[in-house]
Amino acid sequence: MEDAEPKGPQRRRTAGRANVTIRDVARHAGVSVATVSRALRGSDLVHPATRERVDAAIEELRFTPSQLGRSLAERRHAANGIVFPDLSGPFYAEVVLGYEEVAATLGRSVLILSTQNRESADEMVLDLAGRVDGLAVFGRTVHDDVVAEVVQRGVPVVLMARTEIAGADSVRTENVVAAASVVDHLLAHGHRRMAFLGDPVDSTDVAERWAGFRGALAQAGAEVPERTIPAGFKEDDGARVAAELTAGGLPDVVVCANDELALGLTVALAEQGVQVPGDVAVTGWDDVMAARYAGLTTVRQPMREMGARAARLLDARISGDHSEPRHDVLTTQLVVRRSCGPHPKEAPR
Amino acid sequence: MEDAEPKGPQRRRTAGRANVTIRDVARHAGVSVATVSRALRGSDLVHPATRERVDAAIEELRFTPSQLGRSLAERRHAANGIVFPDLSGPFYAEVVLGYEEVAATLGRSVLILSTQNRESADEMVLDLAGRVDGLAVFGRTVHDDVVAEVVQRGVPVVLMARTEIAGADSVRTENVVAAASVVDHLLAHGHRRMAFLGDPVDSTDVAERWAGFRGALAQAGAEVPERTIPAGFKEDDGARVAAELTAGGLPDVVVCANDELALGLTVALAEQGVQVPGDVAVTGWDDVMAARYAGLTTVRQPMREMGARAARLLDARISGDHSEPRHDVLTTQLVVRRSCGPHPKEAPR
DNA sequence: CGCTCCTTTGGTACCGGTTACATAAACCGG
DNA sequence: CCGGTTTATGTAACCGGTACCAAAGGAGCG
Repeated sequence: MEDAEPKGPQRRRTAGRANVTIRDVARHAGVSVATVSRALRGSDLVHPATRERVDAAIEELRFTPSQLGRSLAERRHAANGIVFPDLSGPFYAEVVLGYEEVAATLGRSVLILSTQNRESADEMVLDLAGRVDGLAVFGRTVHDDVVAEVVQRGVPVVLMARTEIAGADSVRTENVVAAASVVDHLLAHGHRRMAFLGDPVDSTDVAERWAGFRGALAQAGAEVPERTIPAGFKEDDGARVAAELTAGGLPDVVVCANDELALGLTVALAEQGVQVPGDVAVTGWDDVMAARYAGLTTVRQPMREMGARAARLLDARISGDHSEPRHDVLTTQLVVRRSCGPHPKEAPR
Repeated sequence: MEDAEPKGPQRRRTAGRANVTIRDVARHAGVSVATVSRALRGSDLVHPATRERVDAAIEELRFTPSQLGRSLAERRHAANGIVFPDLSGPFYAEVVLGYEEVAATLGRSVLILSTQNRESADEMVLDLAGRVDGLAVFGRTVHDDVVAEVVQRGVPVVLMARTEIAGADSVRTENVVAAASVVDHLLAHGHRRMAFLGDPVDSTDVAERWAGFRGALAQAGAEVPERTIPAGFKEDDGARVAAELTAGGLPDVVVCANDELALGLTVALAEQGVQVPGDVAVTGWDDVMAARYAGLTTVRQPMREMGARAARLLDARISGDHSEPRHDVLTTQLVVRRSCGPHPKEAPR
């Protein structure tokens, strides 16, 4: 009832349309803010008749509760973050999608951060960590100490495709066995001299693929290359090494760290008159959409599932699960297409 | 100084590690919260010596300001949202990336929401609107009245690839002229009987492409199909109509509403022994990565730029720009590859 | 030496919700 | 008709910052 002209300091501000708050609703409905709040949250401690009055007031004033006020009071953001290098490849998009899907189901919004080698990535991740209840971090985005700092602040973290860090869950896909199965398949084709394209230093995944690659070759008694052909993850990176490859004498196969590399390489080779798989076989990794159309032999990873798994792990932590960190490993699958050569059955060894 | 034991109700809460607040820092540094706040925000009204003490306290207590408290006081989220149907195609991923890139540069986080025909999409969008300072909404995600509601609440909205709504900016790509240029190119190939694959009801973009398609055919005096062959936007949708097409007598060309449709169709046709472009030509739209490897003639859209543009428009509105809504149209570009047949020069008309 | 003016700092009322605790009203068996 | 519950509501203290206003201390000046 009291319309006591508020006389405190700090009145207007954004001059814009006044926001209707829970107190306005309370006044309008002739009840206290506590009752409005209870009605809002569906507490059963509100008399039906009162609830009706409150609902009417809410309707009439077109009131929408402020997420900020609510979050501050509840001390939770109801939001998760995810950090990835970029979204230009199809790879991360799938992971993000799986993550978003599960997070949304659990009632959490998703904040994304693409680091795309911004120099300020570290600070941006720390900032993001302050806006969420949990954070998923992809490999090769930020330094370990940044992740450690986030963990230290008490924000649950799940790592994806990245070496483990104390106190954080992780989700990875299997690489060593998969790489070995690629090599075995290529050996069955009769291929012997194999090169590996990619930089193991850049990523845990690549390092493991490289290790599996070497291991399988060694086990088969085949020639094991000393080192990889260094390259990034983009089509351009693949194209760039084509000349070097042809000049240095072609191997039988080039096993690439991902599909984009493989595809870029294949096109660049073709421009130099080198045919795939005729003159050299090529394999990729990820099984992106373009790989299907380019007939690229590759390894399929359950990317969507990886994102979904990460979201669920985070949810558990946020909900108070204090058990030992989990480290999930998802299985991968060899996908044979024509880029590794005609099928052994059809071609004499 | 006064350590007055706080005796109010409501003490502990999440029992977890206590959060250090600005008041702790103030006490520790022997100054007031106002001074700490000023030091935090880099105000020049703080004596260097004082600032040093404050910084030391912050360091010592490992204090991190709460984004929530700050946002509530500043009445801004420092975050933008973006709503899209899904992220599985390469299309939206690019747009989101462009959006995120600009938003991050402007100091805003990005909240994503993928509606993927969830029945609760409307509420989710309204919820999202309460967590951001501005919202970008893609076509075919939520109903017009939901968007209107968001606008009405005072949250700036920019629409992407969607018909205009009062009070909201929009960014689209050019469709009519581009569709006409596709048709003209196909006519130059000697193709006459053309079909259009896609559902104009689903999307403004498709409707415009269909209109441009018909217009160009009519203008050339060629046969204008009565209706489109309805289809969604996925490879499956394209594959599904292959049988129907071959059964009904093949046209010279199938112009598809997007690349995924075109690619799915092409593969399904091949399985039925129908060759592209030998037996029928096919064109797509978007120029996704796979289109390059499949040799698909298509229309390239500046997807990244669309996202970036949307982020900038929003920033202007959030910063208080109250001018008339803007409606940007980005130009597109025909990309000719082999799926529309041998080049006219090489093939007699 | 007294008096402005300027630089720093402190006190405190917000931002918009939630909820512990107190209180009042309604219900109940004896 | 009364003490004891149970149910419904109000009061006010938080959540963790920001910024307005006032005031204290120093410098500069006549």
